[in-house]
Amino acid sequence: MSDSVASPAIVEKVIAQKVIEWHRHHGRHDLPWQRTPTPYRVWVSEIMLQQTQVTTVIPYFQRFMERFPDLVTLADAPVDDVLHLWSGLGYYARARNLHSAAVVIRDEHGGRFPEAIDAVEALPGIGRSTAGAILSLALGQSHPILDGNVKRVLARYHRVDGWPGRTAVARRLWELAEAHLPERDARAWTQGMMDLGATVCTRSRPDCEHCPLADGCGGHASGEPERWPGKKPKKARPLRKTRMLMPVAEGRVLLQRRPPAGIWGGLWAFPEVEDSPAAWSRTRFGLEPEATETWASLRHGFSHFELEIQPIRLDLPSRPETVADTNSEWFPLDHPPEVGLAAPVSKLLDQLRRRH
DNA sequence: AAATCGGGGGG
DNA sequence: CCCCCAGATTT
Repeated sequence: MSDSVASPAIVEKVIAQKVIEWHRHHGRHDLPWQRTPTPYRVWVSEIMLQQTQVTTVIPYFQRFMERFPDLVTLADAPVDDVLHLWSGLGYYARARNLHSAAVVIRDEHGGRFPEAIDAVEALPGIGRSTAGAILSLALGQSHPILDGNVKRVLARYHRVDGWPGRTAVARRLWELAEAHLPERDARAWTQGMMDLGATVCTRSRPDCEHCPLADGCGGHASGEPERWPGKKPKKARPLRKTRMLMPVAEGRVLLQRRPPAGIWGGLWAFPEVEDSPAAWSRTRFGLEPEATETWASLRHGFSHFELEIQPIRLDLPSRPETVADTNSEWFPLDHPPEVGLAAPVSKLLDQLRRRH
């Protein structure tokens, strides 16, 4: 953070003027929701645009408007119809919120989209930024917005350090969004900032040569505009530990099919055990193990956690019947079984084969 | 494979 | 306050 919000208002106005002027010449003006920008149409487009880019949204938006031309039609429709037209867009909770907000507007606002920012923000699925976008784009009211594009422009221009997901950083960006907000031309300002972030001040390789704000932009001056906004700190993944038993008998190894959902769903893996290998063997087979051998542990990374696997080889004197358990099977050790195997399981099978 | 997007919900 | 999530696209 190098600038101060307290800089003279006149400076902020200059920036707004530049963006508004840029928007006249380089912004988008003919998107379907821009031609008749009612609050209802702008609302639907904004929700769709939160998750999908413009070219994909257009056909969805048009089908949506044909089926639900106005707010009350949407409110009266079964939510399943709404979800049907949403299918392919993902984030179905947003479609549900859209529908339930339409019901609220029908029942509590007489079917007219509310025009007070507080009332708009109170609707399900609409937060401060979306409320500001709807009222400025549809009605020309001056409200700040702070979507991903605007965050990027402001964070770079003012070199606002830190990840915008942090409350303090978001608060600072909102302050800046308020400070830059012009009293007039709210539509051009809002649309211009979004377009600037989407087409010029892009996440990677921003086109500063064609940016109306390059002069005065702290990020551009630094030569490394991509340093802002700060990235989400990637949290160290928690370490989970498990013990895998590798039961071996008569040249075969026992694998179990994992449940269909969850980690390694439907793949084959070694049994994971809590109690001692010998106790497991006695409970499961009524057999005393011939030998157990604890191997060096190995790690496997998942998106949400890291798994430390403690492999334990368990030799049995003979191969027990695996009665009434179609989810476990003794596979010959001399070649890899032709079933889906979790990566660390294949690795362990290779080692087992080599050391057999 | 990882980062991203705005709002909602829970700790 | 912070963390996590939904899901598909982009890098």
